[in-house]
Amino acid sequence: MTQSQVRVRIAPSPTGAPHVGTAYIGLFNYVFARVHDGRCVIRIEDTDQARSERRYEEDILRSLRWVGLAWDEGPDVGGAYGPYRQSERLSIYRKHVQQLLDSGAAYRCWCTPERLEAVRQQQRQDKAPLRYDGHCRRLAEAEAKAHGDQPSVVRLKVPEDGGTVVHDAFRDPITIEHGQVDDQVLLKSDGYPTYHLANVVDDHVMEMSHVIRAEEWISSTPKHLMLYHAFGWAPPVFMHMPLLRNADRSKISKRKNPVSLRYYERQGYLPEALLNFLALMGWSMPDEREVFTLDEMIESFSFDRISLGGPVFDLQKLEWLNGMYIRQLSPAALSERLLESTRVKSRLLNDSAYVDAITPLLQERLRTLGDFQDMAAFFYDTPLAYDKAMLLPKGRNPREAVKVLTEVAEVLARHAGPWHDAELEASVRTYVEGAKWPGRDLFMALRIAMTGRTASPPLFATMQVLGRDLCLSRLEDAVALLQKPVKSG
RNA sequence: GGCCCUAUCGUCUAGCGGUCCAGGAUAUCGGCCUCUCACGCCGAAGACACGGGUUCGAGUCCCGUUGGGGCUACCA
Repeated sequence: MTQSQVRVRIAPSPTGAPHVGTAYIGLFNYVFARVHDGRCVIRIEDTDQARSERRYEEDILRSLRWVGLAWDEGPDVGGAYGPYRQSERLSIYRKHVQQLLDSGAAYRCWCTPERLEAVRQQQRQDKAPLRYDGHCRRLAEAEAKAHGDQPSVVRLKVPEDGGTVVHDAFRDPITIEHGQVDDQVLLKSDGYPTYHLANVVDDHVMEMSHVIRAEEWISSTPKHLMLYHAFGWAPPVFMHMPLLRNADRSKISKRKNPVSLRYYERQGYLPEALLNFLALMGWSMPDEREVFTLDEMIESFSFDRISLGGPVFDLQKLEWLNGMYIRQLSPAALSERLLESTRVKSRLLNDSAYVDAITPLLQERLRTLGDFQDMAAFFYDTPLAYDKAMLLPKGRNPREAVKVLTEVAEVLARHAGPWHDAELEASVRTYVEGAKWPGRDLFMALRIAMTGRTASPPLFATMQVLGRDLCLSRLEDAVALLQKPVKSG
C-alpha cells in the first residue's frame, strides 16, 4: 500500500526582514506536516534579483528557528530535492520553459516595458481591464524570427475561452473565467523565472502534496493550474489561509504594524508566546483553550477548525499572552531569558545573582522581557531621581516627613545585614503603631525613597534585594531632599 | 473599474437548523485581595451587517445588497 507522503513547504522571499506572516503560514505548514508525519521544506524564492539579498535569507531562517519552527529540508540543512534556493535552479526552469514553448503553451514576447506601460495607460483610459494585449502572441513565425536574440520574456498562453476551476480545500470550487487571466510572464528577460513558473515547477519537482499559502494567491491559482495542466502534472491540494490584518483591516504591513520577527524578539516577546498567538489567528482548539504549546496544537490540530475572516493582529492580546508565558516560567528560567535578552542585557552588568534576586519581584508584572529595562531601573540607577513632592502623601508637610523618615531609618538601621523582608516589615509595622502617619502614607513615602516610584514590587521584599547599605543611603538622600531649601529664582 | 475571497461583542473566536433572550478570551469599567503596582478572584457593559427567501424552526442553508480584503507587475 503506497501512501503518498505529505510534503509541504515554507517559501519565503528574501527581500526584507523576517516577516510575521512567514511565521504564520510557516506554522500551519509545519503543524500540518507533523500531524501527517510528513516533511516540511524550506525553499528560498529569490527570483527577484533586484530585491533579494543573502543576508535577508539568513535572518529569515534564523528567525523562523527562533520562533520554534523546524524543517526537514532546506538550503541550510540540505535534502534530496535540492538545491533549495530558486536562484540555483535556473537550468531547471529554462528546461521547462522550453517544453512549454515547444508544446505551444507559452510564447516569446519582445514587448518593451515602455510599450507595455503605454498599453496599460490606454486601457486605464478606456476603463478596460489591464491585461497584456497579446501583441506578440499573434506574431507570425517570420515576424518572431525577425526579433532574433533581442531580449524577450516568455508568456503563458492563456486560452481565450472557458474558465478554470480552483479547488481550495477550505472553500467551494472557485471558477475564474479565462478572460480574467493575463498572459502571465513566466520567464523574465534576465533569465529568471517569475514566482508563478518557479513555484509550480518546484512544487512538482519537489513533490509537494499540499500548498498552504496566503489568500492573496487565490486569483493567480488558475495560472498555476494551467501550468500543471500544460506539463501534464497533477496539481497539489491548495489551501489558502486568511491574511493577517492591520487594525484597519488592510493586509498587515510594516507601515501600520510591527511585522519583523526581529522586532518581537528585541522587545522581549517569548517565541512560544508569539507562535501560540499566531495559532489563534484563524484557528482554534477544539476545547477553545487559548494557551497551548506547539506540541499540544499538533495533538489537536485539524484544518476543519480554520476560520476564513482575516484576523486583525492585535498587539494587546499578544502582550497578555506573553505575560502569561512569562508567569509560567520558573524564576530561574525567567532570569536566564532576561540575561539572554538583547534588550535588557546592557543593564545587567553580568551580575546574574542580582538578576536572580530581582526576577521573582518582577515576574508577575512583566508583559515582555523588555519591560524589565524600565521596571528594574531603580535596582540599578543611583542616585534616584524623583520629585520632592512625591515624598509627601496628600498634604503632609516636609517637616513631618523628615521626622518620620528619620525615625524609620533608625528603626531599620537596627537590623544588621543581610536584611530579611519579614523582619523589616515587622519592625516598621510596630513603629507605625505609634507614628503620626498611617501605614499607607508611611509605606508610600518609604516606597518613593527606595524606588523613586509610586508603583513598585512589594516594599520590604524590594528592600531586601536592594540591601541594607543602599536602602539606608537612599533614606538619607530622601531626608536631604526634603530639607533642601526651595530654590528661588 | 473588473474578477475573486470574506462577514458573530472594539479585537481574537465558539457556534457546523431547534439545547443561543448567542458561550469563552482579550481590551474597557466596577468590586474583592492589598503597603503601591501587578497577579489572582468576582461582576458589568458589549455582537449574529442589512433585505429577501428555504424550513414547523436560521447566527447556522440559498440569493441579493452593503461593508471589509485580495488580485489586477519582467514583486512575491
